Amino acid sequence: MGKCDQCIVREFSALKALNKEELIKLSECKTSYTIKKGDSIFEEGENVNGIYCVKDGVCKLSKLSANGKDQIVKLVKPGELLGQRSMISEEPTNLSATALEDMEICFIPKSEVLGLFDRNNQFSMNLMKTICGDLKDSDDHMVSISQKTVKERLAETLIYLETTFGKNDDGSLHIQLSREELAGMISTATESCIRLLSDFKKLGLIDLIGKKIVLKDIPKLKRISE
Amino acid sequence: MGKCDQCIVREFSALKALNKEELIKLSECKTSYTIKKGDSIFEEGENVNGIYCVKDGVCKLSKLSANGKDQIVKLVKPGELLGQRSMISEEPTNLSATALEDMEICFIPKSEVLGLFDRNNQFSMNLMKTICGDLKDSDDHMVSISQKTVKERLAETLIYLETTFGKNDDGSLHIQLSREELAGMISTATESCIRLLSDFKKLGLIDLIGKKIVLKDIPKLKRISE
DNA sequence: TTAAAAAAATGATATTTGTCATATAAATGT
DNA sequence: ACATTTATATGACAAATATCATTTTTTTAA
Repeated sequence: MGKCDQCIVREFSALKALNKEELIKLSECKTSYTIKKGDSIFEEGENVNGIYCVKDGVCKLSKLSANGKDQIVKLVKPGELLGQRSMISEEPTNLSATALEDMEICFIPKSEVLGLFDRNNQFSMNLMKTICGDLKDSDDHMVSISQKTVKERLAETLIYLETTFGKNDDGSLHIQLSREELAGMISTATESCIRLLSDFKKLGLIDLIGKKIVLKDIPKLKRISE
Repeated sequence: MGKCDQCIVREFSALKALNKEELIKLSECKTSYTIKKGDSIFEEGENVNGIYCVKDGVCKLSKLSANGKDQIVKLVKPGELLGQRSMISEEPTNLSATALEDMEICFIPKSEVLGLFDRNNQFSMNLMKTICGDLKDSDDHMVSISQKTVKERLAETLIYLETTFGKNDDGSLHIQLSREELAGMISTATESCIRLLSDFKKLGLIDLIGKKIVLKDIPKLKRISE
């Protein structure tokens, strides 16, 4: 069992406010999990009785709509927390969390988190700031969906993916999303997404190597995204 | 200057956790404002150095897009707080707040709110829950925009407006929104919104009396909204 | 009260995006 | 290595929605 005080990703989340003593206590009550690519961490409607800390790997937060489409609301990367919203609201989650890569995550039970709330104001404040950041992102995303065209959103999202998750040695986006998932991120039909990727390729903005995507002309993509 | 311990709407917000002593202190540092219909409380990009408590009247939180359309993200009613997101993040707001009716609001400076955070855990927890609720709403709204048709969203929004803000003696929606604002809520063009309202009228689902809207067949509207 | 301005309504049309069908390519399991 | 399944790609077309022009109604202010 890993020790929390030696975990580097801790520094990137609200948990950075914890002192040595709190970290030792945390190590004792947390549970570590390995999640395989494609596996679910929690599903829409479940109760989340604690928060997950992502140590390695990326997952998607998504919501299935009536017509069977999976809308991706957010991607969560190492250092970020998962499930705070539902835990704090004491409501079932409105979102499902699914691993996009093999992951290592730790689960911190609710009682421990609430204890930290009481005793460590900096931790509460950090967590509140994170949630406020999520709220801002969500509102901004909403406006982007309503006001931008699919083409603009695709360009925007491609840049976001490269900026946030980096690229492989061959220059392709490091994060592996199927066309369907990419479509779910930009809120469009899979075919529309594929078609626009083909258009971007014809325009020399990107390259498509198998299912990999290479951004070739970021300035132009930026201009398209507005 | 009104006294906070006698203010009823307090009970509907995170402020319900405050004790008598804290309320007296709050009365001393808060500022009350009267805002006329159409006036702005704060604008996108401004720094909000405290939170506003809405005592009377409704306002919209909206974001102006590049093409000049005003996307309404949320309506805020008496008892709700305003500006927490920006104050906590210590970032300029991403949204503008504009009165839809004459309003009475109180401003509580940041220093006071932060003090309460330190000393009153129940208050922090309440506020955190509110923000988590906003985040859930925002995510749900996002999925609704991506997955539902304009017609479905219009039906949904009309029901929301009647449920949340009630109706006048003549049965019309109490909240006064221009067609443009209603379009901004459901993320569509003003003309599309007007056209669908006409369709709904022809189908006997609603009545249009001047610019007033009367819901006539809520079950059918609900079915349309899915 | 009336002219001017703003908002609502409607028609005609263009654009965007989605759907369905089908082809091709890639991944998977035996 | 091969057949089977799954993902990606593309064409043809349909549906949803936006845009622009114009008319009607309502509001505002001189």
